[in-house]
Amino acid sequence: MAQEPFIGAMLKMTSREIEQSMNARVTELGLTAAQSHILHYICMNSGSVHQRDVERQFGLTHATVSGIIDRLESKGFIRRERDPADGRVSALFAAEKAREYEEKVHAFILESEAQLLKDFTPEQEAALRGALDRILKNLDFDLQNNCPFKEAHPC
Amino acid sequence: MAQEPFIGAMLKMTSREIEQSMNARVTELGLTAAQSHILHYICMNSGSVHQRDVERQFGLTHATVSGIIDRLESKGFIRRERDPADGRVSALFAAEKAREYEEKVHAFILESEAQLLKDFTPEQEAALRGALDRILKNLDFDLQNNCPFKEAHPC
DNA sequence: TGTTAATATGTAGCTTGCAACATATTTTAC
DNA sequence: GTAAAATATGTTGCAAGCTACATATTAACA
Repeated sequence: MAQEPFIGAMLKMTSREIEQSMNARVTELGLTAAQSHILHYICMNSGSVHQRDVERQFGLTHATVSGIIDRLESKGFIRRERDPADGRVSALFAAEKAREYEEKVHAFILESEAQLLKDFTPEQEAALRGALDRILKNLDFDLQNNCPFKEAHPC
Repeated sequence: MAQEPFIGAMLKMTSREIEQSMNARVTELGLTAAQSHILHYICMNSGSVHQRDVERQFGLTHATVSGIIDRLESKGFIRRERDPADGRVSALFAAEKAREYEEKVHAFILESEAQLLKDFTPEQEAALRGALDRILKNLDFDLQNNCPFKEAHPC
């Protein structure tokens, strides 16, 4: 019954397995994998980061980021603060609780990365990064080709 | 603000982009990416496939598969049929509608795979598959190490 | 200056995915 | 032959992700 899996399916399966193993680590902190990565990013840039930056860093839509930020805020890990100079944006700050947890969060992320790649040489890791970069570029290129305004401008 | 992304984050982002581009293709068929892949698998094995087989093929939990099968069934793409010889299982059948769509679904899947890998040599594709396999093995290995019964048996 | 476009964020409704519970059926073991 | 374990599936409630729509604010421009 098993069939040669497609690359798309393999990537998805691998991504989910990584997420699950990360979830198992950080659940003791009251966090999920996605929350941990975003919390770490906010800790590294506390006060000088907006939701839009999180969207760009992780390639997520603003709707998704909004939900995750909501949950991090309601659990007291971060807070939002409206910028008086630009009423559209809120700066994101790591709260005290986040600073307490940050060392563990960071350690879990590094531990997870090390586990995934434990038998990879630096060259093999670089090759994997390169392959993923190329796939992302291949998708963007064709998305541009599908742009409904492609006659007028290159998106 | 941009930082060197982790491999786990890159894999997740790539997987999501693939999903989105596939969704854009199959939405005209009234399907999602996940539904398309599972429907194709059922079409290839109509009548001789159970939900458990889908779980194994795609590495999904039974709860997830149950939901997707529900939606495929309610849209009339497939039907379930209880096995009189083993009351636990249902055989999955591709309905007429699925057979009509199968050619297009299959073409979209192949088109998506070709797009992702359009500038990959066969060796590079094989290297990527190998890297993903190794990551999956690395995760399983450590999951075994976390097995609560590891004293008694190797899971 | 005032209108339009761009930007940042919010919200609703959906699918996918999970863990944790459940039931029904079959297999194993004693 | 019955009790226990394994198996297949169902259900619930949640997080995360998306699209599509909405609002508020700032920037551009005529």
